[in-house]
Amino acid sequence: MHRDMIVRVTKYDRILRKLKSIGLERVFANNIGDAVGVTASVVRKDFSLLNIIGQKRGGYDINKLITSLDNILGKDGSQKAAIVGCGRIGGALLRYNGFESDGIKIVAGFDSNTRISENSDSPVPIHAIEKLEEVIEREQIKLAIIAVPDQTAPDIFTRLLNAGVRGFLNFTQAGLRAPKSFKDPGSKPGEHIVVHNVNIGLELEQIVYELNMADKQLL
Amino acid sequence: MHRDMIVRVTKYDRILRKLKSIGLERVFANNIGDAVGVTASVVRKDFSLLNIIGQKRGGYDINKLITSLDNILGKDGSQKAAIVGCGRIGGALLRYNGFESDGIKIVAGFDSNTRISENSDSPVPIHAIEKLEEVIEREQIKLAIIAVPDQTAPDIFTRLLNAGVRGFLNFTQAGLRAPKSFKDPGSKPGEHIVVHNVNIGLELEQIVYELNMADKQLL
DNA sequence: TAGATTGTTAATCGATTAACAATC
DNA sequence: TAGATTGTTAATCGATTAACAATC
Repeated sequence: MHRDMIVRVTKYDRILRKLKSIGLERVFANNIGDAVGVTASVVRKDFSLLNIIGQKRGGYDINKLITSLDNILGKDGSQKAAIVGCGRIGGALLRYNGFESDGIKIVAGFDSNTRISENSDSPVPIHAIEKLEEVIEREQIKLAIIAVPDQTAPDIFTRLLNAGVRGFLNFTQAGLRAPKSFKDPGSKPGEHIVVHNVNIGLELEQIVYELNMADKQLL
Repeated sequence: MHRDMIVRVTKYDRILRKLKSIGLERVFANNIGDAVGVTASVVRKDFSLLNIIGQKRGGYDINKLITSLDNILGKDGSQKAAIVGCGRIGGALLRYNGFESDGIKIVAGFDSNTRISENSDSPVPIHAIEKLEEVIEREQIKLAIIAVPDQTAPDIFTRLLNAGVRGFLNFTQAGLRAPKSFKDPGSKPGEHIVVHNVNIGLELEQIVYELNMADKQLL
């Protein structure tokens, strides 16, 4: 399954839950496509590839569909995550409670500033950065949000990898590239590393450029 | 020029500035490709399409290259931006001063909570939400970051559009779709709307699913 | 000159779209 | 039955890659 398809399937899943909450019991490929911003062809093609079958005239049973998609994505229970760097951005995410509904539970924060780690109104414990490995290993955390200063990001990335973290959401400008094949004592063969980057400055720049291109009629 | 290409060109531009700051004077297609994560073929193809020429053996003059790319992207001076919703995320972005180097200047915040708008340590004024149109129009702001609660996002989006904003960075879960052809009294034909979405919950979910797929050897 | 790198072309690859037979 | 929607195939489109002549 290609990465783009995972993105789409995740969106299908989210949309279907919303439609269900509104009361729909069955949906058509066109409904899903409209809501996600793709054509009905893409939806049917994806489902075909995933061996999901509907009814030739009645569309798809929304409950069965959600179950199938959850199953395909491997959605089960909730994933523990840590936030490293609890400054402005990290701190904001730490206090945001909307991830639970996405199956993500923030269980720990880390910060090198004792003023932040010792004295705070945080809903989850913020540990000193020295405790990184200890807590990550004890809690078996596989997912981390990196919101430290750019210069320290590569070091934190390596430490997290060595402690067993496998998925990263990187808010720094540092280019953290997933090593092609990461080897450590505890890693099974085939275990992969996934890094997603959120670069707000880059997004803003791109919006400006896209508008510039549009004005020049070049887009 | 396709959207993917704008993304790459923006990255080339950023990387080249970094390489220049290190002291490089000329770069090869391979250098740029490595830094951005694409092949040298893609870099040369892009440059070819953009009519950027190098020296057959000496690579590209880094200064000329940056000038050309800036020119193509329409980079000039700095763009004014507003942040609507100055809660945790919006407030964090308002106080982040790293956008200036990307050519983005946050000049105004808006919040419906008077405790936030009236009494704050913000480096830029935070206006009451009622002042939205007035300030946006007076300051001629074309770029906005939306960080309000999900339910109010569609209304804010429409108000911003009507006030003349053309580029949006949306942090809410609301699906703000750019109207195919937006018409208002002041809009010239061909004027486009650009919306980028930052959905942190979706990113985290996707990281988990990509890891699940990798474990199943399906990715 | 020999070696290195560009600029461009053609080949490959994969994703999207369109169309329609199957069928409820 | 007539109408609607799926599931799948083949056609189209565009992006990436590979290769190599041009040339500094």
